[in-house]
Amino acid sequence: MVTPDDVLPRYAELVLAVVDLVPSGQVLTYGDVAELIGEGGPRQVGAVMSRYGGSVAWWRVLRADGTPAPQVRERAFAAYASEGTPMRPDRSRVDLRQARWDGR
DNA sequence: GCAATGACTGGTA
DNA sequence: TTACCAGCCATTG
Repeated sequence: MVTPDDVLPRYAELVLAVVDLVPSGQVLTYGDVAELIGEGGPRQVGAVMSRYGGSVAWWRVLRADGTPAPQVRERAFAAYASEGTPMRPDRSRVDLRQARWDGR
């Protein structure tokens, strides 16, 4: 019998499920995702996004300071522009006070 | 089973 | 403001 764990680690399933719920134009920090799941931490979420993020809206998950991972910065900003994600005045990072998803 | 790894975070300087 | 640091914990080798 093949369980999901044979293709996706248990924690990865939880992370992807949460990211899939984030609305367009809104975002969550790695720490927020971990908190909604109720286990693990920011680094675990980041590890999952690195390996399996390709199948979800990875750009809606960013660091606590409102900047995306350097590795995908360009593509992330392109996505924010097209989704109309609230940015800070200098437009160098997302305005978490407005764009942060409250989970509802 | 143990040690290393990492798309992170909050505190301190 | 930027820079560095210890803590964090599932996954991987």
